[in-house]
Amino acid sequence: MQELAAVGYGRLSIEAVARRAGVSKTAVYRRWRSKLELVLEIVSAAAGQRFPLPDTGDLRGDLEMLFLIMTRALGHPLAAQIIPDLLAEAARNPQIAQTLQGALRSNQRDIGGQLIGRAIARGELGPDTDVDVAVDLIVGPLYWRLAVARAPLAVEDLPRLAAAVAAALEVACLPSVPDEPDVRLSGVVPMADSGGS
Amino acid sequence: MQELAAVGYGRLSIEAVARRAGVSKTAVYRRWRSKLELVLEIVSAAAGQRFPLPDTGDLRGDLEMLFLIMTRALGHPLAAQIIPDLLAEAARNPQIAQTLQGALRSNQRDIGGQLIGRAIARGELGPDTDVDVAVDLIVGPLYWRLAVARAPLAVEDLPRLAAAVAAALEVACLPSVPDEPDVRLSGVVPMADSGGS
DNA sequence: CAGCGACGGTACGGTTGCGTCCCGACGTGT
DNA sequence: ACACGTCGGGACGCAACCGTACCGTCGCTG
Repeated sequence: MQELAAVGYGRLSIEAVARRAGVSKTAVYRRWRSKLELVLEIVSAAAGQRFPLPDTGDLRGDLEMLFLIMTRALGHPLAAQIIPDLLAEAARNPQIAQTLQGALRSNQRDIGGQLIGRAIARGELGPDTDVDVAVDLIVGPLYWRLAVARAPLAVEDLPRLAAAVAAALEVACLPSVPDEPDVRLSGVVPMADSGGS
Repeated sequence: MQELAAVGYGRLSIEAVARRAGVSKTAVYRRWRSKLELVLEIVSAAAGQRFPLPDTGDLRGDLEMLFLIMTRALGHPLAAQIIPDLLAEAARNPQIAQTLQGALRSNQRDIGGQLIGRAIARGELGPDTDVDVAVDLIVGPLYWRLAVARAPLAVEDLPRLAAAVAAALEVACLPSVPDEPDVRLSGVVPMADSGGS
């Protein structure tokens, strides 16, 4: 994993892995037939761990807890380096895409489903919330911040972020957004209101 | 750019570029001294274009417009392939990081600053909004959706997303979020106000 | 037309990585 | 002690790529 983080999947070579591990290529080839298999295995092993998300009692608390976990996970330099790399590679390599799908995203959908399911049961969200959109709103900002922009995020900012995302989720699960006809390209709108329900 | 999208930065070779372009390596080496210079130049050329974001009159409209532009940009298969790749590579290569910083992120901060500045001027957001957090909330979900999860996003979903993000921004710019004891976000749908103060 | 400078292409040595072959080391059973 | 199977390591042939040296071509200019 260190080698993968250091040079990326594209430049990863069996020789370098063996070198870094202090063994010879043969030892590596005896266990994995190709670098794809090797990477798929360590990714599955590392990212496939499912963990339960504790129920804190309300949506904001759950979000804050999830953000804390994500911050810790993406705070690891190895993860912050490897995950975006593999996600980019997944667009090229269906095998990697499938493995990541099975390891990361289904896990996220799982947790997102739990989180949203609880919120719906509590009445915090509408019953017909789109899980996909909800996952986008939940993991998008934090992923962008930590993995893409690579800016640090203080733990004391998490409550604010959780509150903001909770508000977004509440709005996103409303049945429809009625106003805004097709005048968005025509310039100034007299700004009737910002919150017509 | 096609070669870059096809094999990624790590595996990009001058020979392959020359082959795909139908010229010889020498012709390439005469113009760029290394593959890094080549990539930096095409990235600057492609992503450095600044464009003004039209003022639609309210925050949600501005967001929707921005989302429409981003959807188009990230909808290009080349961009959707190259941008995550380079962002992952930027974590390894300071030169790429710096160029991307100058091209993509400062642009985003610029646009985000415009958008938020207008919203503050309109009274839709509080005056001490953190631009960084706001940018996270704005671009995070859409980037995740289009570039990471690579799921399609229908244009008719943009208004809903814009409304959700606007709600998140309104909450995020509140001065402070007193956590645990109160549950005011739990059941209430906070559509009543459009301005913080 | 001759000379000149810019340009593009081919060919070359050197490096790196791949995948495989063969050999020695080690532990085990007879 | 000896045969045997397993394991790891060094070495090999092969292919891709790097960066450069050399050479032919083209267009301009005197």
